[in-house]
Amino acid sequence: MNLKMLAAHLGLSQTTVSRALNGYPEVSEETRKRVTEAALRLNYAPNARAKGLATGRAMAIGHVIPISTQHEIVNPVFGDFVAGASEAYLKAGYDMTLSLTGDEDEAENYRRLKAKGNVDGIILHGPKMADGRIPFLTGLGLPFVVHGRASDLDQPYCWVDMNNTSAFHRATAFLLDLGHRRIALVNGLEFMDFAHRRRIGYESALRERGIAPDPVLMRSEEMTEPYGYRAATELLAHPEPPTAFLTSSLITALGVRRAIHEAGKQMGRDISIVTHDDDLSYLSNGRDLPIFTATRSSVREAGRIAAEMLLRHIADPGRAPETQLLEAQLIIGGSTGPAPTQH
Amino acid sequence: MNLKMLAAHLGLSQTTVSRALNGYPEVSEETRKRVTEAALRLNYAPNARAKGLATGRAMAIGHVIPISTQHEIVNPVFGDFVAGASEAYLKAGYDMTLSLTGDEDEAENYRRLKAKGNVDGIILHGPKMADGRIPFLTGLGLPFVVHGRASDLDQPYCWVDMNNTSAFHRATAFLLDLGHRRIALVNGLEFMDFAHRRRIGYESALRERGIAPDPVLMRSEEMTEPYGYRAATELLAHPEPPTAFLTSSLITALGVRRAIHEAGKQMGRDISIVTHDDDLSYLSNGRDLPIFTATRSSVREAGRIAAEMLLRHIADPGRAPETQLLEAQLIIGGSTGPAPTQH
DNA sequence: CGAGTCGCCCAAAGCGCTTTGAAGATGCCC
DNA sequence: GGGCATCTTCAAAGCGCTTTGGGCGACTCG
Repeated sequence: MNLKMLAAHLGLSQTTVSRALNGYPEVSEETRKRVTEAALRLNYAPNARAKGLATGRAMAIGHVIPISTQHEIVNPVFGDFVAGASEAYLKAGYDMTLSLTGDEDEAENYRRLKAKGNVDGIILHGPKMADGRIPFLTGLGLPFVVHGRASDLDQPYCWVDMNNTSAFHRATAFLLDLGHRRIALVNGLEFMDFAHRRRIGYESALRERGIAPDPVLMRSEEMTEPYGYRAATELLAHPEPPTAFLTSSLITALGVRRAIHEAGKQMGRDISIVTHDDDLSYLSNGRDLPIFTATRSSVREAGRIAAEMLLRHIADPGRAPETQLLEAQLIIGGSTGPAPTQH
Repeated sequence: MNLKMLAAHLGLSQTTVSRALNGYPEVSEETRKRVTEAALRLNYAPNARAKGLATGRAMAIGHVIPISTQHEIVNPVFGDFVAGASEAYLKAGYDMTLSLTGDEDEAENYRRLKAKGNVDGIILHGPKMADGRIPFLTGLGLPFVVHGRASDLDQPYCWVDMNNTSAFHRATAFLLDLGHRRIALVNGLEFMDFAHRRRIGYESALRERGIAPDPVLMRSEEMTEPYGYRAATELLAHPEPPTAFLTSSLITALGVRRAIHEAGKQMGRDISIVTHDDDLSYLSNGRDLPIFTATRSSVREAGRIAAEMLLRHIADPGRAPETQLLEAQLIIGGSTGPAPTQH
């Protein structure tokens, strides 16, 4: 069933049918009704490719997901982000296309994406500190929004980010207030922008209280459970072990918790943990009684906001770059307590 | 830069340029070379929409992800599955488009997907026991592959599935061999096909040893950490508590472990756990020294296999439905041990 | 009552590609 | 040298839609 057939069926021209379906005013309400009803009945839906060709708009957004080539790890955050974004796309009638790429032939990838013309804009995930993709995309003239930022870049561009620095600053200050002085940072890979910013927040909070950050207490790796376990096990075996851990993800925090248990300590009494919590749907930290004290920021909401921002910029290409900084909530759970008094 | 411009630039017709680029034999090697080089230099890439219109193939696969409407949970398995599938798509030059949908207007959704014509085939996720989508899609005539199966359906269709029944049968038998008699099943939602099959495997293993499955020991919910914690806490407080847990996901197992610790028991000595492990990249159970004894099956590989199967069926639509059953490995980790002797 | 206005509808061009049917150029044979 | 096959290239139609530039009645107004 296509436009031509539908028009023939109704005894109307393609023009009229097309206009009726797309809400143009040049068609009487009566015919519009007749047309829409027939379309529904014969379940006609316009061919997206043909429509795209004719209008020049693809009605689709591309998400480019980097797969860290070393470890081939898919960011667990991604499912929820995409779920949030798709709420916005659904409302606006946009589709979503995915490209998982390693970081090899980046530039060529994006150029192709544009030339092929099946997306009107893209969302960039996992920016590094000086991410070359951003200037490249700016030059390409394809609207884009970054989930995260790139610290080392000056030029303006659209982004949606969580305030990583302030979140980790507050988390660190919170632990300091509880009397902790040896606070370990079990961070993500620090060439990733978010992880870098988290360290900045952590260090600045320490310095404000006159504590020099101790390199021994700082780890940086891909955020897995075994990493948290390993890091915590090693740190707890140190002659001057930390009394608190600050971790970059709930998953890593679970590893740290395991190490604490195994060391015969109790979480929240002997050793405290504060983690960042992306509020993933399947990895809940508990709504009313959170397991971990955490800086919480919904990545799903970030997805929705980023998608809406991108759609705005596609609709109005002249628009000035827009940015949005989301603040994380500090949520008190059972994993923190006053630093044990040394005796 | 489009075909017309490129052809003009080269002083050739569009026909010749198109043929040169698509490897048709009617063009001399010399011109082909001239054309491909110019295309590369001017970074020309054919417009995918126009190409699709002309060829009738979209060169894209749709993934339809159900979002469980009650809890709005995105299946954590999904990122890895998609990563595996995209390996296959990348090789074959296919794109991937995503639709996240609730389960409301399913049929309409699929019909639209086909009418819009921007996918050549689809992959179905999360089948229920009697999944109406499968007969519907068969009727639609759009090639599809199901990740999982629908027990209550007889008709033939393409699927890739893990052998859930045999995996949970083996896991249960393994615990029985260790002397456990009270084995709890902390399962996923049992209207989902995979969870149903897992229970079948669990129950049959018990019956084979003359043990009647005890409804008290069986739970079925969305597989989150807090669910595992809650279920285990309650079960451990029972007058006749289980000595072993069988859980449907690593995440749930983490919750169970937390409950065990909190009850002052030791995992692997007082209480055993066997879990299913989808081998997610970010949630590793440990390669060499697995934390949990687990039935392991890589969901990423399942994604690759499903994608390859779908591509075969798109290339050759007459092909008979194909199925593939993957066997999980039983991997021994530190979470299991002989049942504590009652005294 | 004729000119102008408005409401409704249509034919046809064009989006960028593939593909069919045909034509010009070249080389071979008799 | 004419006929024929072979190689290489081309013009044009068509994929399914939108959109431009009218056209045709019916209605209003002076």
